[in-house]
This record gives sequence, structure tokens and C-alpha cells, in this order.
Amino acid sequence: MTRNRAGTIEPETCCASVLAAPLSEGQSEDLARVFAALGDPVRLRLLSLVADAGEVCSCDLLEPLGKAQPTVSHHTKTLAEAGLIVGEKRGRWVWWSIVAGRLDEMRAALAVAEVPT
Amino acid sequence: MTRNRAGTIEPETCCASVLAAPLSEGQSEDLARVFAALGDPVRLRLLSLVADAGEVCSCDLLEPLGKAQPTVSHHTKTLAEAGLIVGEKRGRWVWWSIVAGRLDEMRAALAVAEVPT
DNA sequence: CGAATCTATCGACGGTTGTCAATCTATATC
DNA sequence: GATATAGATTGACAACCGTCGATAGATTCG
Repeated sequence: MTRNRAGTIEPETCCASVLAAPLSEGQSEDLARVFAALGDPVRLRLLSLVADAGEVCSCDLLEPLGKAQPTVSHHTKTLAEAGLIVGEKRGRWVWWSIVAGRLDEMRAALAVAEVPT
Repeated sequence: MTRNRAGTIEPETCCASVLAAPLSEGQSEDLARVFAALGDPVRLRLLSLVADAGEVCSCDLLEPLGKAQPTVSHHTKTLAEAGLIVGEKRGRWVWWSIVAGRLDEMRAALAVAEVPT
């Protein structure tokens, strides 16, 4: 598996499916890392807030999530490392937005009866 | 959120999307439970084996997964409680199969640009 | 019944994770 | 430069999780 400079995970197999039999250990580890990032209720709410607003700065996430600042920072980092969001620093603020393509990849991984290319 | 007697998760909102802004705490917890079940490489490989074979008995999972019997039993239980697989006992064996609808629900939850009803 | 086999449960161990107070870095403002 | 603010990092703690040996339950076969 490869890893880009931002440290996000980039499986060589962009479309490995859970339904494609025996998933290799490498593929399963890459997919599991991203699903694990989705496996926390606070991170899912964070993701929904970012998706809804299009762009959100971290400071606007504290109150709706009801978590302390280091906790929110920890979650944004986890989601960013999973490639699900990206942050852009502007002045003192970091603006987060969804990586739609990454969500599509995960959807594809869950696809039943995927037509192999 | 509701929960049936088998202990499997049953969100009242079958199609709650991560993109539908602020996901309620209940919705996010239900979704997170299922994504967390998917967030382990051994369980993803297990899922792929079941999906590929259509039906697999637990005894045939030990060797390909390279895990001890209690560990495999633990993982099948986790996936079953998440509603991703179902087991049918026949004689001494338990035959596991995929719940395709559950995978579709999770794909829908990750859908970008979902059209709200 | 007794032996063998498949699965689930229990208990324990080590590693990981979510959380927050305290602290540090970077940026902006006076 | 001094002060204030947004965010990241560190360290600590409790809770959770993956793993497996031992054991128990269920079913089949002799």
C-alpha cells in the first residue's frame, strides 16, 4: 500500500470490495483503518456537520459536538488521516471539508455483486 | 432508536446519511456501531470469505483467518450483532451468510448528495 | 450411555482508544 | 514586543477491544 505526503492512506486497490473473496491482509487493513475512523459516533456527527456546511472551522465544531478542544482536534486528525476530510489553514483557522471521493470508495467497498473490471 | 430482542441494531431511520446534517446522537451511535464492526481487518476478511462462498460454516473460517476458534466465534458474534451476517445452525455446524440489505444500508449512509425526502 | 466434534462462553492479558487539563506553536491585533 | 486567539501536542487515566487457553453446551455417532 502507498501513503501520500499528507500521511493519508492510499490503498493501491482503490476498489477492493468486501465481497471480493479472500481480501488480502493488506487490503483488509487499509479498509479497516477507514471503517474504524467511521466507527465513532462523535466522528460521524463531525462528518455530518462538515458535509452539511460544506466548510467548517474547528472552532465551530466544539459547541455542537459538546467536546473539549483537544478531543475535537484528535477526531479531525483521525478523519483526515483516513482521507475522509481535508483541512486548509487560513489565518488562525483551519477549514475542513469532505473528501467525497473517499466516501465513494468506501461505498464501492461495500457494494454487493460488484462487476469486476 | 430501537433494538430487537436478538440484540441487533435497528435504527428507526434506515437511511440516515452521514451527509444529512447534524446526525442525531442516536443515529450516529447506531451507525458507528456497525462501522466499528467493519473496522477490523480480521472481520473484513471473514466477511469477504462468507460473501464469496455464499455460505460458510465457522469451522472453515479458522484456517484461512489464522485465528483460534474462540477468536473467530467472537468476530462472527460481533458481525451478527451488527446485522451484517446471520447464522443458521444445522446439526453441529453454524452456517453464516451475508445480509446484503445491511450492506446496502451502510452504503446509503455514506452516499453523498442524498436527496432528502 | 460414552466418545468425538463444533460452537459459545469465561477469564485473563496486553494493547488501543476516547477524553480532557495543561502546554506549546502559529497567527493576528494592538 | 505584548497580548489574545485558533489549533496541535503531550501526558494521564479509564474504558474498551482483540486474542487465546480452558471450559461448558449441544449434537452426532458408535
